[in-house]
Amino acid sequence: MGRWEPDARGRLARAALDLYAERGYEQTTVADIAQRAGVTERTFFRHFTDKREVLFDPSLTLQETMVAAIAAAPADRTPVETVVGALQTAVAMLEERRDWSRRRAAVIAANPSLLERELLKLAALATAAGAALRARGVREPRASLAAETGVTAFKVGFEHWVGEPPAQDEAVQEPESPARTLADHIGEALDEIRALTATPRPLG
Amino acid sequence: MGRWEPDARGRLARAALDLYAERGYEQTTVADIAQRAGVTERTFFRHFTDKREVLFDPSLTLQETMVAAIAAAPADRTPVETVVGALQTAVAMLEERRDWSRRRAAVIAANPSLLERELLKLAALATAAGAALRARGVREPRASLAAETGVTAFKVGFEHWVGEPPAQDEAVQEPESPARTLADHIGEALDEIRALTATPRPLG
DNA sequence: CACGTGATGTCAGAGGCTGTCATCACTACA
DNA sequence: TGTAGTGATGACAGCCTCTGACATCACGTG
Repeated sequence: MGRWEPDARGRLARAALDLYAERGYEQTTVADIAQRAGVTERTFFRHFTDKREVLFDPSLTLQETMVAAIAAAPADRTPVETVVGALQTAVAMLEERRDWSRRRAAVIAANPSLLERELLKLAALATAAGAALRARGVREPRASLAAETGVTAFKVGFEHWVGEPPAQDEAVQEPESPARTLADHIGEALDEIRALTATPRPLG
Repeated sequence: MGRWEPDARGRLARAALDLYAERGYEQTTVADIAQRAGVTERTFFRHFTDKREVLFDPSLTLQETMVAAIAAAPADRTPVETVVGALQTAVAMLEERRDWSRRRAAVIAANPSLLERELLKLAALATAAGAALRARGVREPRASLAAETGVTAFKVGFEHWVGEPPAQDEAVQEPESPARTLADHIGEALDEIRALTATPRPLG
């Protein structure tokens, strides 16, 4: 399994994020990334289908974890709660990579081209969640809409979590105000959505 | 204003949709489209920023109409109702182009690359709706979430409208079952979302 | 009928991405 | 010990998307 330098894929992903952050996505060529990673341009395209995809490596794992969690969820939950709970579980892998998430989010926000890809990943997540709900007997259009709503909560919660100022020194923080986790933010986003749509219609 | 053959932009857009439908998006080169439209490849890129954008020409108009309708909406409406109502107004331009919408939807559904662009347009629509709500005094995160929810209703409603079997011969249809308009579908989608999130939490 | 204004044509080139074949590191097995 | 197999990588060649720069053409204006 080991060849020349191990983990070419990881080196490429790190080099790409670094370069995108340093000089911008469009100003970075795939040849630049490959060179910094010590491989050929051709090798980059063997590991990642795209110049964009290199930023979205963990997304498939996230999706698979979520689907598994939906399948394993207790049966007495609302579809939306099932999806959100599964996402809160799956998101554990991101909690450990907050700095990476933050840098990545900054790069994506600066490039419509990358934003596009992120939206596609979120849509795929919603599609997968919908399918997983249907496999549990939830019917259309309930399954799809619950999936969309759950993913919206994830999206909003993730944005808040990433946007929150980083804990500079955990020891200096007041110990009785624990940092809000990503899972917390997702739960709060769902509450906001609930409050919003629960608003009674004022006139007609 | 008139030059060589008029409406090069329109010819390009029609040629592109035809070719994408005939032989597929990836199998069509920009040179092919330009040739069928009777112009140069370079001219294509003067009218459209890229090979995908040629399918999304009316999206900006739709967005502007929606924003104007939000600004002009009666003050006694819920944010979500404001957005959905504005979209129902803006969507009039699509009602007249159902065949075009259907063909376009089929092409987009067949190409992740195009789906990506569509998602970006929907995200832009939601962003614009959120800004328009904020201009009316709606605060965050209510504005953004209402915008997202409204656009979701639009998306789902549009999909149903496009997926509905086309009225083969209007005269043969039973006159007392009028075809459901796109606006109808959008309204129904909103109702579905309401019903979904209004579901009481079963356990704790 | 000269001139300005836009839209178009022409050309050159960078960069993304793919197919193809050779090469290399490592493993398994004789 | 060496020999064949396997999988990742390198080395080209080439198509296509997209852009910049400059020339050209149609049309309106004076």
